[in-house]
Amino acid sequence: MELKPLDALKLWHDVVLETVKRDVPDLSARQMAILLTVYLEAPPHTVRGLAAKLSVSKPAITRALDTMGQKELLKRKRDETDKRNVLVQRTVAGSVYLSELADTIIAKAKDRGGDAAS
Amino acid sequence: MELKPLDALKLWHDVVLETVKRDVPDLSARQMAILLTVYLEAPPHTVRGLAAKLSVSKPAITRALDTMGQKELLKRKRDETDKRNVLVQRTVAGSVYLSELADTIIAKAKDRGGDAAS
DNA sequence: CTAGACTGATACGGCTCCGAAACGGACGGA
DNA sequence: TCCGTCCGTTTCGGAGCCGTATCAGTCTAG
Repeated sequence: MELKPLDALKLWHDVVLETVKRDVPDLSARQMAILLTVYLEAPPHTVRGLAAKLSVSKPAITRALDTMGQKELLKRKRDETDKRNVLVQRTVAGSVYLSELADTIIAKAKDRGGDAAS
Repeated sequence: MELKPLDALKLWHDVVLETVKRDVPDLSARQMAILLTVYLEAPPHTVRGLAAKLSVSKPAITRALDTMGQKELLKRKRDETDKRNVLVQRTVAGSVYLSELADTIIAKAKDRGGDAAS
């Protein structure tokens, strides 16, 4: 995947601008990082594990799960083998959300590839 | 520029995770959008123009300029031909910041291009 | 010169998120 | 069984950002 600095920034610019304008997402960078990690990396995902991976405190993860849980982008599930753990799991809404994000990225990347008409 | 949905999300994941972990940036999505717009689009950039482009209120832009001005990522300059306007201009620190961001994106994209493990 | 339009900046009240510390429940060795 | 350890959650006080409404400075037509 070839990518020059200017193209990389333009791509980032287009996608960020799109998400800011739509205002729909409401997701902070941390929340986005959590969502992407849960959907792209291999389970299981625990609060402690996510906190370590993102280098943030545990309460930050708990609160993010609360927020994103309300939006049904993720869901919690008790680990039955060790009831101290909480496993973070995927949802349909979360898949849809990320699918749309992927579409946006691809669309902007395609513009980039053809010609950079601002 | 070819890009499949999973690759797009993995790239996004890698870069977002990197910026969250470094914790250095402190830039919200809006601030990032402003920074990228100023550096990638043709001047002049005014508060009002940026507010319209991002679909946010003027005070939001003013505050973002305060914050990013302290970090010297951007600077303000009075428009001498019309002293009501404030022109947003680039700085060395801002160029460095975005240059590093571009490097991160490119590096992650290169990993992606080779082989998507997991 | 003056009244109105226009600029960016500020005051205000509200909302979200933050990390450290304390908490209750669950595990596991002694 | 009992106690130390680990887990996720909650509490607490604080910091950052938000939009509406308002402000002070600048321009411009009459």
